[in-house]
Amino acid sequence: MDRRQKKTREAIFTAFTALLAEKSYHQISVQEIIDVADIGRTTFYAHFETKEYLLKDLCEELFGHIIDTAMGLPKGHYHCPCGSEEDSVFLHLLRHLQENDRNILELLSSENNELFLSYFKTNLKKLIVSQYAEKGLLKEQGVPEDYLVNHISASFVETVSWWLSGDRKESPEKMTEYFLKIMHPIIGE
Amino acid sequence: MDRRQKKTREAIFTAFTALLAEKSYHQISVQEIIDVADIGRTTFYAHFETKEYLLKDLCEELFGHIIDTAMGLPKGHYHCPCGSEEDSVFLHLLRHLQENDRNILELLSSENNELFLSYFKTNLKKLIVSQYAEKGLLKEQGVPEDYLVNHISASFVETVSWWLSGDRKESPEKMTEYFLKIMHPIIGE
DNA sequence: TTTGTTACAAAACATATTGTTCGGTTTTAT
DNA sequence: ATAAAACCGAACAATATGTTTTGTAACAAA
Repeated sequence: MDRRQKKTREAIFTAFTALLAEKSYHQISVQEIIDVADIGRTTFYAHFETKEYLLKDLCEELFGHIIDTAMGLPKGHYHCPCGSEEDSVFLHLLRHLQENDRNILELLSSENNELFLSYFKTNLKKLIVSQYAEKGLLKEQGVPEDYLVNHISASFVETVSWWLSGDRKESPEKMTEYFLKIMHPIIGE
Repeated sequence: MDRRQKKTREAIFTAFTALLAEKSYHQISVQEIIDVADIGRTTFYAHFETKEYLLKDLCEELFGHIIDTAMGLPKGHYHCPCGSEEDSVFLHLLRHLQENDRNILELLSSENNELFLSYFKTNLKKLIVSQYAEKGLLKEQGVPEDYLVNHISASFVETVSWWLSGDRKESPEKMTEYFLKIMHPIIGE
């Protein structure tokens, strides 16, 4: 791809992320993004149809990356979702989040968190399906499987949200313990 | 209160609700609300500072009413959150929702559901605190109490959301059964 | 029924944002 | 070197917001 395109796209993402860290999504105008990114108006619209598409692309990049990483973990991490904290995919996710690539934590705790958390949840579902549902671990629990997938994903997202709203005072290990506790006996043995 | 005020306020609420049923919150302009409600521009702004305050007021009316009703249930309904479905406050909530006062179900399943579900959750937390936390039922489970309150509220809201997205094929009784099952052993002995 | 108050209507207003268009320049790849 | 591309900047119409002004109608209380 053209070097210029990459640079421009990156500049827009960076500007957008910076703005999101300080104000709500709906308070950000395209003009502001343009100003911060220091690009021409025409250029912005050449890259993104609207502000919403920009958000969508950003979220896909952010959460897609995190989930994909988790999907490709070494066997030990996901073949045995047995409740032991060290091997849990969830612990891995929390640690990955804590590294805070591209200020993802700032976004998740900003005013806009609902927006990002919902993207997070969407991507997380895929992971849950591949790690649990497709292995038949969610069958015969007396409730529909997709209801469970939704429940697990939503609960983990809520856990992350709770963690962030308390300024991450707890360690990822502690949070994993909490999460596995409330998920028991759905997940684990 | 002045008859005119009440009528105008009602007209705005009705127009807003109707618009919300067919398009996303952010796609609705103040002008549209004004047109549908058939009132003057000045009048709208005399009643609501912005479109967001209108949303807030509407949600408080809707969910405040539902939660308040549940809080004031006869003793049997909340003194024994023991897992039996018939007496569960959750069953009551689902039944109340099903009555669909003021098209609340349309709102909760519309494109904007996230918006409304988050208001729902906020109000629901109060109920959970009064029915469970304040009775010491959430202590000594090995996780922080407010984490549990959040978890229960969020899970119920997700349950409602799942129920609605599947066009309410299941009965409120069935949904209560599902919910209590995934909440076990947190709620119920 | 009169009177003072309050709510409403209509139109105009400044301001801001959006998404597009047009001419012209720089960068890139071949 | 050259053609294609990505870029810039300025201007544009269209739309939305929230305010102001001037006047009318409905109200509640005496």
